[in-house]
Amino acid sequence: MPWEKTFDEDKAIEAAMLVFWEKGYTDTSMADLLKATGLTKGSFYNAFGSKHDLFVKALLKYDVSNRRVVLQELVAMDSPIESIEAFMNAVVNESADDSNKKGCFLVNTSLDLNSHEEQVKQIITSGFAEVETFFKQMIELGQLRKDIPESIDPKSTAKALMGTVAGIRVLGRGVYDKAALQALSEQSLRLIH
Amino acid sequence: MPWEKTFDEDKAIEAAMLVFWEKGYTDTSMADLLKATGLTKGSFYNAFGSKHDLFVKALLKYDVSNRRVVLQELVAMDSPIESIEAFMNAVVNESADDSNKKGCFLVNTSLDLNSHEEQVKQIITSGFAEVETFFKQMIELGQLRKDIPESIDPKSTAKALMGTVAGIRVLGRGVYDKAALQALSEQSLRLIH
DNA sequence: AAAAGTCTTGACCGATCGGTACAAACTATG
DNA sequence: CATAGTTTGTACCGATCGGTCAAGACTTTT
Repeated sequence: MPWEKTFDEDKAIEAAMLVFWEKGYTDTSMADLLKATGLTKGSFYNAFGSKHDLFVKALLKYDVSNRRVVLQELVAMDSPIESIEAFMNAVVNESADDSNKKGCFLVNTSLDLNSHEEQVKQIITSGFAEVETFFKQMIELGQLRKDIPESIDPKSTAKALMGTVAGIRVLGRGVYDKAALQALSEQSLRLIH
Repeated sequence: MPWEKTFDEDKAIEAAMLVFWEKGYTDTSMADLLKATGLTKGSFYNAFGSKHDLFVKALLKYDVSNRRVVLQELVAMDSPIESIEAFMNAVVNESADDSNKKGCFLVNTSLDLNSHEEQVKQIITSGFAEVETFFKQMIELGQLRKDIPESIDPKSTAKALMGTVAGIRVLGRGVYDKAALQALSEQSLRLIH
């Protein structure tokens, strides 16, 4: 009896994600979202309920389709030290090559946590925690394989790398150029040598 | 013939600074600013012209009275390596001990650069550049005094420390606790040992 | 005390904010 | 082909946004 939607809900979330990512939650207006998704108000609220609900969906989509898939690919590599280096390279390249200077959606939102409720905070913190865990596991694996010195503490070094990633993401949004971000990345990798 | 203002303009800027710092430009409303400064609309616009003009004044005030004075004190210390460590400690403590989790006004704003014009961008970039220069000079001085190994490149290491500071500032806003921030700081200091 | 000039107050402005209501458009089922 | 069930488009909503303006309050000069 019903009537199929004439738009692709997933495409709409994707479009909204890009706007939220670039401009942040507050600076994105309903008009922006309607324009980006191509929807009219009726369809929008019928499908997503509210601006904030869609923001959560967009954040989750980013988390799954960007952060998570990248980590999965890297874990599957053969050398843990190369996994870490590849991750850093990816962050640097993504930061420097994006003409919109969007940075990382999670990092951007983490500076805005007060504007959101518990669900958003949890997406952010668990996303960060998983990156940190990735670093820690790669370091431990590297130590088993004698690629990384035993003298290094996996836990706190993982935190340091995580901090560097956040730093790259922030400074990459307009302050540092690619060479500077690369220097930053290379220096941080000295911590695991 | 005139009539002295009944309020302290500098106190008003200070009050506005705290609100902008905590909530960011867009999320701070005129109502917030009037409440914080105690002014009414007429006085506000008579004194400051616009919300954005006051934001610039607030950002400058932060830059001068927070970042700049801290650096000046640290440069005056006797040991360059201790200066760097003291700076890192200050950042960690400030981040962890602030119950409002405001972070650093410059770092927060740097993620929001698209919302502002050239003047704001320049305050941010030159503020960051001066911190980086501080690190570089301290490293060079430390090398002269044989406190820091010659093998370290002052320029890129300074960038790495700057990146760590940005990372601490971001993760300190709700994601990492004090112990984690300290770990992050300590690890980054391994770069100059 | 009158005049001149600045500051303060509060009413008011159009624009935009996110969100709602509802009728028209439409498709699948009986 | 009727009808039940959804989606869509649009008019509309109160609230809030940043900002203006004119009249009154006040202090200083003459």
